[in-house]
Amino acid sequence: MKADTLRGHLDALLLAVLDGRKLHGYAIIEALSLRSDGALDLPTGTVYPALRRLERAGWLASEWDVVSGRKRRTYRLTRAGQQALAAERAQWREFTTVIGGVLEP
Amino acid sequence: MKADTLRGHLDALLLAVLDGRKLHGYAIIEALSLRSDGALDLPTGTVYPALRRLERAGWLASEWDVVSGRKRRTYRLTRAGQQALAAERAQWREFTTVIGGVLEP
DNA sequence: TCCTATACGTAGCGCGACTACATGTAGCGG
DNA sequence: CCGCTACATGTAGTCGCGCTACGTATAGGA
Repeated sequence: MKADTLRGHLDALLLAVLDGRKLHGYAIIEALSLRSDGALDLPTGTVYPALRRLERAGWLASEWDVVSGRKRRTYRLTRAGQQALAAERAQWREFTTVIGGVLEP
Repeated sequence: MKADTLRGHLDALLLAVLDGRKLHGYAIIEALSLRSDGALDLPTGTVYPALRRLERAGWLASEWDVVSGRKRRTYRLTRAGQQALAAERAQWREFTTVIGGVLEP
């Protein structure tokens, strides 16, 4: 997929993939690739800073855990994150309606 | 609508609104606003440079005409522009499928 | 006469995803 | 046991592009 089309929708993707489960950064990248049939292959330089940004915003919470000698920072949605996800989903629907309405009337 | 979500889709909008008709810049802005029920209100500083960029890319052609003392630069799709529009529409469908698939599985 | 709508355009900013790099462990094949 | 790959996290700097904020100018109505 063309780079940069994601712009403005990355937060929604990250929140959505964490809906109902806890995942660490690397697993988030894999989960997004899986859910999109390989269409989404986000670089770590995109995902990790975004996760920290979402945590600073209060939408995610993280904790360290160690699995077989490897440290992982596991993220989960906060309650505010749940609400943010709902808002992002609503905005996504509006966005597709508006643009789609122009592109294929 | 949140600013910047448009990023990467502006070209598609401009090509789509010129599909099958000739319009000048100001009319393009109005047409987009109309087709989106007012959701799209693009500033001239966004549209005019984009039109020139699309013309440089060979997707649009323009000519000056004067209507009641006002000069207008009227744009129309080139054949390459038609093909580009088809490609943009295909990419839009793929984009919505991918992101939508992640957001609401 | 002044204000609004029409009409085109440029300069510069800022945001956010990207590229490229840095660091380190676990496990496997040879 | 050595090197390679997968796993895992992170930072620094770049760059494209839509936006803000201007500047210019005419037509027409209040």
